[in-house]
Parts: sequence; structure tokens; C-alpha cells
Amino acid sequence: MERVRFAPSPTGPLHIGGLRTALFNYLYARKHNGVFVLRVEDTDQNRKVEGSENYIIESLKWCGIEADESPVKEGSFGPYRQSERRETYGEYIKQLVANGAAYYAFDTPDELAQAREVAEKETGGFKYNHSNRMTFSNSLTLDAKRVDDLLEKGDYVVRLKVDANREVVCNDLVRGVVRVNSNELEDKVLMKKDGMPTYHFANVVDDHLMEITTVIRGEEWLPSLPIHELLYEGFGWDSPKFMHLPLILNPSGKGKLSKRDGDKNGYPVFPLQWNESSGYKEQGFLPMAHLNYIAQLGWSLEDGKEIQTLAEMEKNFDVSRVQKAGARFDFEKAKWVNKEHLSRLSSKELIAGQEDLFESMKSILGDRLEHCVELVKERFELLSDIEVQMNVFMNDPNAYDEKSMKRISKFDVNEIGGHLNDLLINGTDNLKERITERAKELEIGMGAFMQVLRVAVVGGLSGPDLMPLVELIGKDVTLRRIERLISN
RNA sequence: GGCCCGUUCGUCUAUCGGUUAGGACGCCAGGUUUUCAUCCUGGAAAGAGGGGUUCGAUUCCCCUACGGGCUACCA
Repeated sequence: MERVRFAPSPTGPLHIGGLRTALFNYLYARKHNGVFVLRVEDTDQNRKVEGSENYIIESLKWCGIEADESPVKEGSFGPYRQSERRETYGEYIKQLVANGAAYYAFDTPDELAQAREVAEKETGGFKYNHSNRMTFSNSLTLDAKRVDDLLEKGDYVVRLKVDANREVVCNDLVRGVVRVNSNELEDKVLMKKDGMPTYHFANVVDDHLMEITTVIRGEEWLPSLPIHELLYEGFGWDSPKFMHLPLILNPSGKGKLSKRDGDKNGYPVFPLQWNESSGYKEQGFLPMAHLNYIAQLGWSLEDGKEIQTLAEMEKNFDVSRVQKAGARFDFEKAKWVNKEHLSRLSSKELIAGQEDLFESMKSILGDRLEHCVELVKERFELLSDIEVQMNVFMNDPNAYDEKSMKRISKFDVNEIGGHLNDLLINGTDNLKERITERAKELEIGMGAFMQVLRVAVVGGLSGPDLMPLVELIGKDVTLRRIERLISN
């Protein structure tokens, strides 16, 4: 049975990259009839941001990709918050030291900073590893008595002992084999002075204990894969499969997609509102459409089909079709995907799915609601367009478009308005034919009638099909709008 | 700087040695529409560069260039 996990740290809102990682984990789990776990990696209490854990959970909920096991839905591998697993890490770190794969280190931050400064000047980089570990203050260099004393004081970290000059072979589901010489690696801190594990350690211990079979995460973790591999080895555990997802880049291609760039170029980077930043939900995206678009960044279908529902993605997901290279985010295409999803919904489905949005319209338009939606539906790109477009059915124009007024000013608006009034008195039946007839009689262009009527009804020269529109708002409203235009 | 990963139209991508290098977004033109949008048709637009391997390379290998990631007692 496949078990995968999404393991965000609650240091802020979930962003597009994180959501895509969550989505691919979810899709992988569903595709393989496996289990999708949400684990909160809150080992750095200093960076913890209030409300972000809840935000992450709510975001996944909005998207419809909730975890099977999580802090709010405990399975049998809990707790699902790393801050609640301290004792476990304590036990396992001892085991690793006993195995000879890790050691205690007592260097102070100052000493390390100094060593770093010197090393950077001389060689351009500092690494705490086999080459210099014997010059530092740790359980490899100090005698047993001294080590015990220092341990007693509790002022220590635990470091991974990386052997010199050996090849560490890693496997990645999208990139294949990645080899790295252990000399490039560092004796990474596994347990911090405060007794909390670092990412590397907690991650490996938890993935093992939670019986994770496939680790799917962002490419930024690829460089630390060898460290993780060595940890599994140090414990004598089998490592899971790994899949590193290509990064989502800023539209410019410069760097990982950032909130900064989103703000600058006017597109959201969060699923839901977070403080001042509005999310995809607030911008009027269908959760499924948003998911569909971000899935497309790094994954494609064999037949080139681009629009998929969540259910279809679950069925179609295929690891072997995941891209290697990072993909730039494109807000225009994201909107197009949303539009396609919207247009695939029938008016009935659309209304049913957006109860809040249609509630007040329903009370005004009653039975006509569905027909009204039908008429303007194809003009929706974002959910926010619904209110704008539906307005023609609800309210008389409160202003007239300047250009349009100029266009119709070449006609005798009063005269044409009078004729329209005259024709409408008898109702809206066969209105188009009757207008055509009248236009012919008067030797006035049909266009003049239609344009004047359009401006009267919608306030400008663009809008939905005019005749069905007049029919839907009815004779009286149309008459009133013509009157308003004339008296304007 | 070092290490790792990557590189097909402006962007997302197809191609798993032999194709007029295909699709989508966006853009442009035409058609439909009394208008706009939709829709339909057409168009411009790509294999980073250099070496190999091969009868034949976008595809396999190497080098260079460029891009990205990592380089914390952060994740």
C-alpha cells in the first residue's frame, strides 16, 4: 500500500508551489489507492506563524484534496505535528549515535562563525565535515569524561557523521540516478541545542515511522537527498522512493514564484485570503480550475488534453509524465483554464455550485434566473464576472458609455426611441421582425434601431444577444430604460 | 565560489533516432454575430552553441554557455 505525505511547515500561508506539491501527493495516493498524510513540520518554533497551520488545512479543504491522516484527522501513526513528537526523536537520535552514524558536538555559535569566516576567506566555503571535524569540540575529539560532563549540561547538538570520499547513490523518480561524493556533504546538525530535531532528521524518522513509501516534494530538496539517504543507511532502514518536483518559477523566469512578484504583477499566490493578500478563491477561481492549471505546470497528458476535473486528474496521473525543468507561472493561462471549467458547467450546475453568489439574484429574477445565466454564461472568465454580467438583468444602466453615446449621436435618438417605444407597447413578441419592418418603412438603417436599443438597455454598445435579453427583462423594464436614455 | 538539477515557439508542452517538429495560452488576420464576447478558419513563432556516436540526430554521449536550486543549531 502506497503512503505519501505532504509536509509543510507552518511558517506562513500555503503558496502555489506548496499546493502543487500537495496536489501531486494527493493524486499519487488516489491513483495508487494509497493514503495521503498531512504532517506539520513545526520543529522551528521561532519561525512558526500563528494561524498558518489552520490556513493550510482550510486551503486543502477548499481545493477538495483533504488528507486521509492529519493533525485534525488522526490515523494510527500520530501525532501528526512534529512538535508533539519530541520524545520519539530523542530515542532515535540515541540509536543513531550508538550506531556510530552520529556524534555530539559542543562548538558555540561564535566558534563556528569564526571558523566559517576563516574558511570562506581561504577556500570560499565552509563545511563541517570529515576534513575538519577533528579540529572542533565534539565527542570524537574530547575524552569520554569531558563529553559526559558537557552532555550533562545539555549544551550540545548532534551531527551526522559523514564518511570521507565515498559515493552516495540516490534515486529520483523523475531524474533517475543522482550520484554525489560524500566529501561534498556536511556533518549536518540533526538535533538542535533546544532538543528539537532539524528538518533532515525529523523528516527521515517520521517518514520511516509513518511508513511513507514515496516522498514527493519540491526540487529544492534534491541537494539534501544524499544526507537523507545516509540517515536511512545509518539506521539500517530501507529508504522510500523519492520524487522531486520541478519548481514553479516567476513569470520572468527569475527565481521561484514569489509573493513579491505576485504583488508586483497583480496575480495571487495563495489559495485563500491571507491578511492583505487575496487568494484564488477571492479572485473568482474555481478550486478545480486552479488545481488543473497548477497541475499543468510540470505534468501533461499524452493526448494533449489540458482541461481536467480533479476526478480525471486522479485517474490520469502518471509519474513518468512529470517534467524535469521548472515552469514559469502564467496568470493569463490560469484564467483561461478557469474560463474553460466555467463554460463546461451547465447554468444549472453553475447556480447550484455558487449558492451565495446567486442567492440575491434568485429572489429578484425567480424562474428567469437560469435563462439569464444561460444568456451571459459564455462571458464568464472569473466568478467575479458573474455579478458584473448579471447586472443587466437586475438594474437599469447607471451610466452610459461615452464612446457608445457618440456613436449613436449621429442618429435621431428621440425619434428612434419613440418608435421603439411604440413597437414595444404591444409586447416583445416578434420584436426583431417588427423593428425590421418599421426600419424599412422609415428608410432608417436597422443598425440605428439596434444600437439605440442596446445603449438604452445595457448602457453601451457591447453586450449579450439583444432580443433574448429584452425578452428576459420584459417589456416594462425595456420601456423604462428607453425612457431613461431619451431623457438623459 | 562550490555542488546538484535543468535547457523544444514569448509562455506551458508533445516527440521516447527517420515528423512539412504537433497542440494549448497569448498575439495578428479573416469569417460568423446589428455590437462586444463566444465560436470557426488561417497566420507569425522553437530544438542554446560546439564537438562526437550513427546511414540518419531535437532525441544518445561529452564540452561550453545560460537558467534554476542548495550551500543555517530554517524548512
